Amino acid sequence: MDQSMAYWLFKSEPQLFSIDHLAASPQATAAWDGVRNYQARNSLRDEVKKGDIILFYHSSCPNPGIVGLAEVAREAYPDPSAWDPGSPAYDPKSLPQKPTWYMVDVRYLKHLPSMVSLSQIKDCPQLSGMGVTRKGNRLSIQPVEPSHYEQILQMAAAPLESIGQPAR
DNA sequence: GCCAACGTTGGC
DNA sequence: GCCAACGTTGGC
Repeated sequence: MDQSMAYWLFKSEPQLFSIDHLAASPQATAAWDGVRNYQARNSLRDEVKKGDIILFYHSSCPNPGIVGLAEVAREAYPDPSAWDPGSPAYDPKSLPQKPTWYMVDVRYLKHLPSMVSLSQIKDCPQLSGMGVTRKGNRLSIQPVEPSHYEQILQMAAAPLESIGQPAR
């Protein structure tokens, strides 16, 4: 495996753009536009690399949590929605000659066998360091430790609900 | 819909 | 540069 491979958690409101929307996109690939936070922008522009793995997180919904995996298909390039007056993410201070905001392309990989909910993440001691467990954290692009990534995958393969249930 | 936790803006 | 006001995020 590529030693430089990194893991990220990307938040999206499923009402606006769910993992199913991504899976249904042409080539299962879409631009991750609309990020308007400088810290998230810095990660997108400077650190998110092609081939990095993305944990797709559904936020602001009845059951928030990690629902699937995606990968970075294209590294940072200017986000044109910043200079589209019709876009909710329009930012008149960002000029095409000197873009303020960047986006990457992401490609759908798969749904997790079962989603790992925020409550499961909070209940898991090994995941106590994850940014998403911190109250008030609004960062929509977050780095994920490899050990946390592995833990998430384990939990997705063996959901809490199945523990203690007879095998079948 | 409520509200806590931020981040941004703008007056001074 | 300080800080109050305001806007946004996002869980509940």
